[in-house]
Amino acid sequence: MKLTSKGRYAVMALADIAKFDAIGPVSLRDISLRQGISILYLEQIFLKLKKHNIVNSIRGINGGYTLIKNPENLKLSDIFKAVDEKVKTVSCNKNSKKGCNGKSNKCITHNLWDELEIHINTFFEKRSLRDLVNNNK
Amino acid sequence: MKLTSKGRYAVMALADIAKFDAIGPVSLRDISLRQGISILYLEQIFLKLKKHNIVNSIRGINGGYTLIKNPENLKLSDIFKAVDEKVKTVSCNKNSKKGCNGKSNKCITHNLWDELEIHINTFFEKRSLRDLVNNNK
DNA sequence: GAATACTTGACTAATTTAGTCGGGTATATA
DNA sequence: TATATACCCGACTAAATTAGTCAAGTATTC
Repeated sequence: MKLTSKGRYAVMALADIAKFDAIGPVSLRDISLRQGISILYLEQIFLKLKKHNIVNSIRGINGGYTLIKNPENLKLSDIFKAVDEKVKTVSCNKNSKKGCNGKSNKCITHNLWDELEIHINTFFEKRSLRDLVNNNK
Repeated sequence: MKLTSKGRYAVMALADIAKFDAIGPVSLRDISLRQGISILYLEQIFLKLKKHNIVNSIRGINGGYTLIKNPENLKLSDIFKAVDEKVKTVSCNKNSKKGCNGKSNKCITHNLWDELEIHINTFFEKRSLRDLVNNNK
């Protein structure tokens, strides 16, 4: 079981913005320098964050990104959802005849994975970006 | 984030044994047939389960595997541990100068990942193999 | 002694992930 | 209005991981 860095980076970058956006939009260049994340990779991540209405972008010379919600209303689960970070319940194949097909012939672990997924989601839903930033001050 | 099938297979196979070992040791061949898992892959998994004292093996013509503990004392966390299924807190590199080095310069997500790991482990520690088998009867 | 079933390490193919590249477009400011 | 900055976007690549196979055993029972 593994957590990908895409989700981690997204959280780090947004926390960075939360810290510094009093002055104005925060550029990926700055985030990259402060957090040590490749700027090209950040671009990819922010594309998704923008599509999911987590950040606004401002183009041009003093441009950058700003948070749409304020940090206490931004749940970590929203962030992970935006960058496709999710628990995969792995290969309960709908068309297979033996093993679990996700319907009547439920494999014994099927419910377990479902429960775990809920368990983890709850964890991230209880935490906002503000919680994170505060914890690390 | 992803759960591998190795862990899932291990749980399925052990649950299968729990169901059928009243008669005697359960062979991988039988598990393979009932659960639809490749027998060669099962061999790999059971090597690890044996090394971690979760199953006993009996060779020869009526051989197979038996559980060492009874199902109510076998925690799912033990099973996952045995087959190397674990939450990875990803790349907080001890020697990197920028970003998180796991020591003083903790990245903002570091604690979060630690907490999540504990959260998930707790989930699996609260569940025994018996719980699983019962739920699906 | 033959069949069955566990033992073990090495190998391979497929998938996923992390990260890069190239070529854009928009905008502020000098 | 030129230009530098910074966002936009799709395609690509390399590395790592995972799922699963192969080959060549050894032990045990009937």
